[in-house]
Amino acid sequence: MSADARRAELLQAALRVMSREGVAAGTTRAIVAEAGMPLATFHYCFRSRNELLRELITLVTTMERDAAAAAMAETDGETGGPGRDTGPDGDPAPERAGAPAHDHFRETLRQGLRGYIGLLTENPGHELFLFELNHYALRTPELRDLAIEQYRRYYDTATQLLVTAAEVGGMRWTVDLPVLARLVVTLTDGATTTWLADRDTAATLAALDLAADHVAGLATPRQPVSSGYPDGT
Amino acid sequence: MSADARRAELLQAALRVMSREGVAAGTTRAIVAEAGMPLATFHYCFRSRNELLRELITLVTTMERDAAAAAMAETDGETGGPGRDTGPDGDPAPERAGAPAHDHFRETLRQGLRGYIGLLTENPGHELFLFELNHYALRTPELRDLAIEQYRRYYDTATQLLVTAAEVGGMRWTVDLPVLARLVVTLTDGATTTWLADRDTAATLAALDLAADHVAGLATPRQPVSSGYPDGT
DNA sequence: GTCTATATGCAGATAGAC
DNA sequence: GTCTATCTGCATATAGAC
Repeated sequence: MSADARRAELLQAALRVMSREGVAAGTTRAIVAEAGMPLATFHYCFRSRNELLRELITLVTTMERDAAAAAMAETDGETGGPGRDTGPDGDPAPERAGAPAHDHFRETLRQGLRGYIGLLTENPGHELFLFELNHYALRTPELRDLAIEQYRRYYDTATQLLVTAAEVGGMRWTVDLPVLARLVVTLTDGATTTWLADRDTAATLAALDLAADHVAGLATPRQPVSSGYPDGT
Repeated sequence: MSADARRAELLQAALRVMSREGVAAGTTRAIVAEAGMPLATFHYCFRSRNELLRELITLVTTMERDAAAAAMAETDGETGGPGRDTGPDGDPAPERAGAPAHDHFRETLRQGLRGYIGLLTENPGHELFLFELNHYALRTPELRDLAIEQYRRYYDTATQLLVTAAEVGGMRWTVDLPVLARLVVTLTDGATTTWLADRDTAATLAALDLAADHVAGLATPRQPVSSGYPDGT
């Protein structure tokens, strides 16, 4: 087996064991045991444990970005079609019914956030691991740059999701996009830390639905309905 | 020196060293060194390191609650007075000027969140420590109950802050209070994790201001302005 | 009671046999 | 190249001298 292949194996093993038992439990011994390799192999492939952690942060942030891209591609396909976002629960009766386009847009944002919470509840250890990893990196001078980079990618991902959501929904954001992207990351981060503590999915979704309604209100139809073009006025 | 006094000293020492260098660096040796005590003293006062961590979680969550209560008392005193929340920055010209009471209420909420960010920027290690502690507790079966309790107290604190803010501002919340309290905790938690990573205070405040405007819009004057009492109609 | 000295175990990292 | 065996240091916890 090539050295590169074993590096990848060790990274996957580290990801598994640290998601399952925490970053602190991801010792070099635990990682090689998970990968079924002898201990000495570790230091063939990585100069140190921190070097593996550097690669691991890069790996997981890339994975997150790809997952978001995949989710986006899926959302694209649902436009105009029968869709699959007709959940049994939800709040089908909004207190003040706005334009249909706006309602649909709001629902899209809700579903996006709900989709993320679905990932979280499916694999809580993974999201907890991402926080542990980030916080460890923040405390470790030689890893600090990657902790910052990790969040820069989160903002990029949120920005792309927002842009795509607006395009697909025929909307235009009325607030500064970087600020909005940061708000979205703030909301998902906060929803994650709170859910991880009490595992109250219903409460988490209720709070996020409220936030999604707010965010939806920060967009306006790209082609305003009543103050428009030649035919209108 | 009494045993209780030394327990308290050790807890304070643990708080200092773990805020400064992280939970993982808060070994029994580091704690007693910080407190200027011999190592063996530790196990006079605590059965184990995890027992100290149990007490520590209780201590810090109580401190947070007290800090919030103090902040609330301060806000009470500012009502109608000259106040001190006339910052040099801020956004004095809202795009759509609502009722004066509503504008003032919105400003109160903004200032509340800005106050929290002030605490965060003054002592970043402390807030990072709170996350590390919670996540360690989540990974440790014998501490898990306290991780849950920690967030229960956060919700209680947020609820009381919201109730007080509404009372002082003469407003009434139009949404479910537990949901709103959870949203506030979500926002502060998310603002904290993002700020800790990139230390971008301006971006954090911009995102929170946006959120504060939203939350302010979820309250209505307790005594509606135009459908009122004897003198009105 | 108080602290020195130590028991026991596991961490990251390597030396050296094959 | 590959893996066994080991080096070195620090962790929690405790025994036992004073």
